[in-house]
Amino acid sequence: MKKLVTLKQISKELDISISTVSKAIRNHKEISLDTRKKVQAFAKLHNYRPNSIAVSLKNQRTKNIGVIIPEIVHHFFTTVIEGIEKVANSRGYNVIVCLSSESFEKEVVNMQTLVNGSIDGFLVSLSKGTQAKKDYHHLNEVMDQGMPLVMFDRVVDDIDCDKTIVDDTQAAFEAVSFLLETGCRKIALITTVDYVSVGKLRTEGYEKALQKQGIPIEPNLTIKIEDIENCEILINQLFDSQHFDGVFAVNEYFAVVAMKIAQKRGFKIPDDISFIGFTDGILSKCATPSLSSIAQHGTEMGEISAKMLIDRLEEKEDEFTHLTQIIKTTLVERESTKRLS
Amino acid sequence: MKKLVTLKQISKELDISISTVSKAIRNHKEISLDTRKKVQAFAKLHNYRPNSIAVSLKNQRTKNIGVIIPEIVHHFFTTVIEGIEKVANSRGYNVIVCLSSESFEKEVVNMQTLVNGSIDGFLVSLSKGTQAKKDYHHLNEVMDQGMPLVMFDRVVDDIDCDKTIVDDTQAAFEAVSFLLETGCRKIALITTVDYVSVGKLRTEGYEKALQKQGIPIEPNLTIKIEDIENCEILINQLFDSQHFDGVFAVNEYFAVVAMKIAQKRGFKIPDDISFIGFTDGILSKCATPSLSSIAQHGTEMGEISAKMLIDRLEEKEDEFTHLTQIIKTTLVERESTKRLS
DNA sequence: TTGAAAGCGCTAACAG
DNA sequence: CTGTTAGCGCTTTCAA
Repeated sequence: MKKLVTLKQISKELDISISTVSKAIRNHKEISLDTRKKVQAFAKLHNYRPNSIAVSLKNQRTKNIGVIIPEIVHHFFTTVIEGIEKVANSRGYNVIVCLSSESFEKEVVNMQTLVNGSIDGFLVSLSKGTQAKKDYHHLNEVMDQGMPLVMFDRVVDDIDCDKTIVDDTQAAFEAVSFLLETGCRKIALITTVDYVSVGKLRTEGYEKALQKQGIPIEPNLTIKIEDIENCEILINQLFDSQHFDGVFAVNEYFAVVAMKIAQKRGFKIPDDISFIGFTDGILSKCATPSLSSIAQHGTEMGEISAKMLIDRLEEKEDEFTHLTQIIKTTLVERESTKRLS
Repeated sequence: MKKLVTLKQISKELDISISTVSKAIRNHKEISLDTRKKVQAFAKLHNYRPNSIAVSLKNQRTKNIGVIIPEIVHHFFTTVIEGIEKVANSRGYNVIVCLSSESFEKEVVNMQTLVNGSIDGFLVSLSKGTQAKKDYHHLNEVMDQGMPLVMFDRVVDDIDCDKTIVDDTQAAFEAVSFLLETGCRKIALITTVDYVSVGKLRTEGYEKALQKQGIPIEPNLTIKIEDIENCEILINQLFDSQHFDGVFAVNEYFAVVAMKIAQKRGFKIPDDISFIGFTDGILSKCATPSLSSIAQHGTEMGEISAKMLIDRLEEKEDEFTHLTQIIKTTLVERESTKRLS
């Protein structure tokens, strides 16, 4: 068990001053080629690596970025992380992931423990708790301290920072319009409670699409789900009380659950009822029938968010203007919808 | 934009020595109650938080743990991370996640960049690349430096460290035995290439179960998949060339893909063919028919792994004995298998 | 009860 | 070309 070697030890061993060693290792040209060679050889032999904590303290930057997400067991967030990791690593940053578990309190605690020097900047997607409470003081504090913050997906207008989002309203509009084009006339909406930003926006898109075609919005065709656990119950109630020939759901899970219920009740998909979900993940591909779905391109969202953050950290961005990047969505057609003739 | 306040600033502001401030803030009883109150009030007012980098450098411990996983877009690994996060956070640790993307090189680089002071210990699950190469020098180096290492799920015998695994062989044995009990006689196996440790172990369990019932092992009933991308092709070939009444797959994705293909070919599940998968995730629940599956309890694996690591970091564990914790699996029966009468 | 000083490992300005 | 020194923010002797 040989502990990591330090500059001090090398310096003593070779009887060269510590600062000369430091420079020699980094191949500073003001050090003679002789000593450089000697020091580098010794360093390599003993497998010297600069202690990153010391470097962080010295440089006042850690090369770590903090990511706060509501849940990790969501395929969408997973793909976002994948994208973040990819660009962060390629630019020499590590990723510290914290889960808020949809709780306001956990989100605050997580951010507070990271803000004290552990990271150089934040990437955050708000918890439901925070969105319900509308309390953003923790975000403001972080910004006040001059720490860059990029919000993604679940963002909020009240905070002035860089953001990466999908045009949820537009995407929902297109999905519902597609259902209408394929002949659906009564389209049910399975969404979340209103305080979840993306749920609300997608609901708006749904309504716009209907309005555009002059189809009245029937409140009874909409269900707003709070807890994922009891979504089956609510969806069953919807089937009990209403008739419809199309379903638009704000995530793939709701859509797939609804499809299973529909099939159990003897409906043919897509002949009797068509389905479109949001978040194109494995579930959409593997469902039977496979689910037409709006791809949010999470990986891309992660990549862009990380790039925005790191650019700002490295001051490649103007200090005061904040951008909002909008990721294009794609409607992926599969078996759960009729084909446009 | 007010930067974080430091001890030095407080000390200057209050005209008290820096060390007194430090002690006062931590409520050291050797400081008079008066100054303690005063300092603490000032600290709270200015929202003082000790700089964690400085503390890390001083204490030679970071309260960070590094997690290296092959992929994050796998439901199983996601649940493991969830478990790790849960216990890490509750014990005051942050989690730094790195993805090896199944590549040996990335795994090595990731570990090297974290080992230099960023973290106190490692939690790793090997990449396919590493398992194929059988090169574990990076793991040994970490151990040599005295940095605790816990391996989970994809482990290897050659490294002497704490481990958390599932009894893959036994679990596969039970799954296949179950298929046999429900009347299957020709059971196909969809597995990975042999160098993936868990794939190999599950294959062994499959063979044992057949042997126990005196059923000959037919090599043609087994397919070993390397790239997930072309699994459909291989599975289709299997259906083309063989007849069977049961399928055991080493993950839920293979199982679900196989079910879809079977249904397309007109087979009834489970009447004509029964299916069991490994890794009980959303896919198993949402498939049509829902898939009987072996639950690996990833969250629990994450929790236990993190606990082992942190216990060792905090020296609650004997220095030299290494444990291997085995997580019990559960066979979750769903619609893809016949019921035992 | 308070404070000065050393030191964690490193970098960089400045002197020699 | 090399070395001395100071300092990043904090804790911890040890001395006053």
